[in-house]
Amino acid sequence: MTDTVESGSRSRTRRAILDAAVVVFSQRRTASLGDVAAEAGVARSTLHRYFADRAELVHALAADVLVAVEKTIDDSALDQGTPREALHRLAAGYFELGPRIFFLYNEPSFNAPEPDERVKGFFQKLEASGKPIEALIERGHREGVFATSLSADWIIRMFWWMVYIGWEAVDEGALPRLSAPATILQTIEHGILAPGSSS
Amino acid sequence: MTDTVESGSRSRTRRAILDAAVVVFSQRRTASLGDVAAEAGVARSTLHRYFADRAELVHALAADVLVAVEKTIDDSALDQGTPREALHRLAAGYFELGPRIFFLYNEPSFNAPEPDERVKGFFQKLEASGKPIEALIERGHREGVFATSLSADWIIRMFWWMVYIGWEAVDEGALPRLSAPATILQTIEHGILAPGSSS
DNA sequence: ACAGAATGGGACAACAGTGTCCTATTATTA
DNA sequence: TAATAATAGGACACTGTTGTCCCATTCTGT
Repeated sequence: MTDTVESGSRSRTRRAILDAAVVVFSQRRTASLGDVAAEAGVARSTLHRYFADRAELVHALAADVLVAVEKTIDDSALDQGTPREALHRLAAGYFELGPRIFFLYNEPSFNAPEPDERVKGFFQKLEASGKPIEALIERGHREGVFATSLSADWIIRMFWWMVYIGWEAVDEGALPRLSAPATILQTIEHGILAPGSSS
Repeated sequence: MTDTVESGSRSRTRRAILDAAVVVFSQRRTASLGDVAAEAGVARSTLHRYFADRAELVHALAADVLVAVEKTIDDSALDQGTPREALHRLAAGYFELGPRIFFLYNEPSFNAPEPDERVKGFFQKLEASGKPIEALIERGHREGVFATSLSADWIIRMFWWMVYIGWEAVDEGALPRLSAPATILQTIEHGILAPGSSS
């Protein structure tokens, strides 16, 4: 990070491009850089002035995601309160990030069979940042709150996806935004069976 | 369907291409037709002899999916037994279809903002074929088996995704294939909380 | 008002993917 | 074996995207 202080307009333009990229890419993963520039209200040449090539833009987006996720995890204070309370905070935080996170699921270079070096590094950092979540699940396991028949890996995996599904449903208008968190958490915690239903 | 009986080799080549397409597209959604042809062990020109353009190939894949899904739903006899039993049969059937279904989630033209006419038609048919599932959920609601706080739409949505997530986990080696169905169904039905855990 | 920074708007070559077409070979079937 | 079907392999033009470059214009801070 040798960059000194950026001019106001430069950092604003940079942000506009990044935000536009999230919007465009989460709608259509194969969108061209021209589409991104148009969404940002910027000439394509300007975009290239900030991000030399497509990979660099995507990397910048990923880096953004990483800090957002880390902040969310940190703000969730997963080691405090009951595991369920902690999980609720985490879900709310993730949900609020919305497309900022979920565009990753749609970015081709992140699902490639043999990923780029930087992509690999990103996933390593992402996984590392998820340590507190693992700890939370294990705590829940020890305290008998989470089903021990479900591995921590599986629980984390399904948790991520459920938040994603909820967000997608809201995005499609199939689920009211305000009821989404409750729906998501009920599903994650209790599944779809009615409370009194004989197991 | 004016085609008379296809020669043996023709129908075999056709199948090889379709199967290869599923493999290749589910790995890398943006794969080229050349990749598909290579995977099928066929010249690209031959592929074009069977499917004039990319859209036609994708459409053929989708049609394949449709009959497979319809057959699975039909074989599941969703109106028989308890709702939970029916749901278990359905999950097993879906899971067995594996990538045959899930490649759809990765096909760009199926997630486009304003879909093609044929794609729209496909989704309509797919939704129509899902009527028995809706009926099943509603039956479960009436009988007090499924939580009425969760809409049928949401339950169906999350059900699909959960099967997908389970399949993906197996594909990545994160979940043993044999324990996948049980894990999926436990998660769908009861969520992640331990049975005795105070609600 | 002035100098430097930032941008718009294009031109350009390079490239990958697509769809079409043709010819030489190989399989298949009668 | 002869006739027909099917394929391989390549050439080809066309398209959309990409990354680079350049110049004129606009914006910004002093």
